[in-house]
Amino acid sequence: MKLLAIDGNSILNRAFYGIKLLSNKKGIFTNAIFGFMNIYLKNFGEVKPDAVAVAFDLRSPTFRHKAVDYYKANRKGMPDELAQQMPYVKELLGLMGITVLTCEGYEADDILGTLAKLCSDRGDKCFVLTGDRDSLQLIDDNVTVLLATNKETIHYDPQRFMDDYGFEPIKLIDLKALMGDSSDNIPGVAGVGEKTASALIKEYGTIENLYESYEDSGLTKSVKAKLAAGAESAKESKWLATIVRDAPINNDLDSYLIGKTDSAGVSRLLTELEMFKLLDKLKISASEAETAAEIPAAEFTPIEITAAELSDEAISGFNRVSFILDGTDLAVRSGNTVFTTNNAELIAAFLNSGCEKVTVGAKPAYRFAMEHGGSLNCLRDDAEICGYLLNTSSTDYTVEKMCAEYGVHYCSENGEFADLVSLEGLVEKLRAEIDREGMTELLENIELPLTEVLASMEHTGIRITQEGVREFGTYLSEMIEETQQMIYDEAGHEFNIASPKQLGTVLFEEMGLPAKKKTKSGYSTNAEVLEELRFQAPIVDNVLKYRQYTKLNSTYVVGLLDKVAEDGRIHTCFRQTETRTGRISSTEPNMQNIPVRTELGSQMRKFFTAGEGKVLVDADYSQIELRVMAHLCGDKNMMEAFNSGEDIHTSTAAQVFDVPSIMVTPEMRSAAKAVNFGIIYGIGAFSLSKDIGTSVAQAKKYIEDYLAKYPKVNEFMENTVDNAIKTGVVSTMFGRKRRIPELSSSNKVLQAAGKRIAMNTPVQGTAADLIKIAMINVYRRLKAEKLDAELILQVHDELIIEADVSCADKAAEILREEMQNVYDMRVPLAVDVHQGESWYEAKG
DNA sequence: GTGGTCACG
DNA sequence: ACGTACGTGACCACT
Repeated sequence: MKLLAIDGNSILNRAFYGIKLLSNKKGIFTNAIFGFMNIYLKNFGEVKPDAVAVAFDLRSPTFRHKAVDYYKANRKGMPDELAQQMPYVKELLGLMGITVLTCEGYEADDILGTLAKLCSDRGDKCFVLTGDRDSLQLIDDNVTVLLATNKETIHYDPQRFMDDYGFEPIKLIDLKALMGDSSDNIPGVAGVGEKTASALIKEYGTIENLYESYEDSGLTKSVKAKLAAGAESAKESKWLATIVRDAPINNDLDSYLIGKTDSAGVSRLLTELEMFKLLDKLKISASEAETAAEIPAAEFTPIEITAAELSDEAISGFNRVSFILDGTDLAVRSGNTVFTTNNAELIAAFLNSGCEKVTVGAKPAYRFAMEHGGSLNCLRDDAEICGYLLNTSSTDYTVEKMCAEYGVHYCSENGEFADLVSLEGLVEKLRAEIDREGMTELLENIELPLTEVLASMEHTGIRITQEGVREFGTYLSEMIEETQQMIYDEAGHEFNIASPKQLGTVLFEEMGLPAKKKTKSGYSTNAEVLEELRFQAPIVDNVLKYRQYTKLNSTYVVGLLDKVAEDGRIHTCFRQTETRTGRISSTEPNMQNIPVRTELGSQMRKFFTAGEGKVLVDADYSQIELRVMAHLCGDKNMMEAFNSGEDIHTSTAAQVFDVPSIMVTPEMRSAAKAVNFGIIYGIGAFSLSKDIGTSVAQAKKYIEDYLAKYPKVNEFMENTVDNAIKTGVVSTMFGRKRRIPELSSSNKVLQAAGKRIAMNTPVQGTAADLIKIAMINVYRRLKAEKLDAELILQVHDELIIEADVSCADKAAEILREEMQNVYDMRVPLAVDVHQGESWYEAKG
């Protein structure tokens, strides 16, 4: 038989430090569990063992409620976040029919040693999975060690060990006896390190042998002296380094054969941990948890569904239905009948009909309806949007996943209609949660109506003049060619400039420029670093130019041309359930990061144009986030600054530097501007100093002075953070919520990040709420007043309308009114509006 | 798939 | 001793 023996502590440690901290929505950390299972499954698949045993140190926490006590009472090395995860791993292994072993007075590797010996003695194969090189001493003809490193798992058999170390595995003990190991408190022989120790072992084999004959050998005096002085320590160390092989554990190997998996239990646990990928890997469906474990069989009656073809008569009989539109396939559930069709006209008729509708992910349905000249009417609910409001951090909002997450039965027994049949129950549950969280208005008045607006914007799209873009691309290609040649000349050879690795070698090794910063994988070559070096060598400037040209060419010229539709327009996808803060995002292509900050980049915007006889009307909020901050905290000075209509950064500078506004220099204004940004992001002196190029001390003073002048800002931040720490959640003015698990981390860096998130999200999120409301109102007014004008883009604080010239002024007026008056705030919301043939012009 | 870089608010 | 402002998405190199 084959036994897989695992050092649970060691693998869990590797997993924990190898994967960034993850947590479920209850704040339970899961990264180590996840990593452990991945390593386990991978090796299980390779070894295909008959039996598995996972050994833990006895002092690892076994029960969930003890995890915290364990951390407080015991060893310092293990962070709380890891200790908390131990019980889950043990529970999971148990449910999978795998033996978890501990032994009073013995450590995990002693248990492994014992298991290895049991196998070896019987002639059975043992695979020891660990991250700890000490266990390599266990290797023999029957025992292979699978050493998990950060990159890969190395299979160590006697041959491989010999190749790497140059002596037999068992002598690893002697090696450690000489060189010691500080992490295991093994002293070794003072002054003998890895090199000397290794050479001695290769020559003498064991320390016994060494101590018998070293005095007459050809070793140097100093080594002899060290060995003499460390003789006792060496013997003691050898004993310490030896892994026990006779721990009192169950020596019946058959008892470690893999048992039966409790699928329902595994499913329930992994669902609680929100580890759905793992669930997939284990080939257990998320629904098994509910059917088998939580819902008693008697209470659950399967829904018998009758299938039918959709027809006009059927549609006219509908009252309230749920539906799913998947591409051009529609399925509608009314009562216990599921109507299907892929007839476009019928689908359009259904979407247009007056019955109340519920779905998951309504935007494509709106798009479909609009493409057929109609609309989606009477949409009452969207499970995806509900799921997003309840947890903005989730990665996807599928019916199956949400059913598992919210404890709703997922009707997998209904086969291909499982999503549809489960939908109503799910929505009911999600609605109840949303109500409980006070987000009903946010859902009904903002998010649900917004979907139609976004669909319409996508549907209309924005015109792009392809000839212009191509011309620009030709120009860029020439510049790239030219710049590239200059770089090659300066470097003395050709290389891939786009490879940070190769570029780093050229700049910092071949050309000897001073490296400022390092990244995980080498030298940092980002713009900030290069900017500092640009006067030291002309190549640096050329690299910066090369980067600018290639970025523009590949992302914008090539990238955008690739996305032009047959109508000569770009139809981006606005994503409504993507960001943690409530903002919208844009993909394929991203229309929210079209260049504007540099002269060359902003040329791109000249190619986004209004159609024939039309103009673009662009309106953006000025400093909306600072204004939101002023409103939220109610600071008198800050409100006064906005109410006076003066430039806010100048006004801030005047306050902080305590001079009249007319005395504010451009430098002072720019420092004040940086502090204003910092305030919104959750200020830190270090980053501010970097941003404005002062000392950290000076930056700290700016912040202090700022907060002294705007005391309510300070108060608001403190209260927000305190509250967030207590509840684990922050909210926007309109009740949008974001959980912040980082706050319960014991890692200070993460905790600090959590605090900044807590300070920033209410501000960024409220600004997002406001512009969403404005979008809905603008959309409705354009419709109601029958203007030949459409909203086409949103860029966080900016809205763009394409309007017929005949009504452009009216559209501009609507934009201004609806944006300015979106909500009654304690400070005015200022809006800049411009018109132009292109986005470049309309931006003003 | 991940990390580095850079485009935007 | 370490890392260092909030929120995104796309492209490239490299594993």
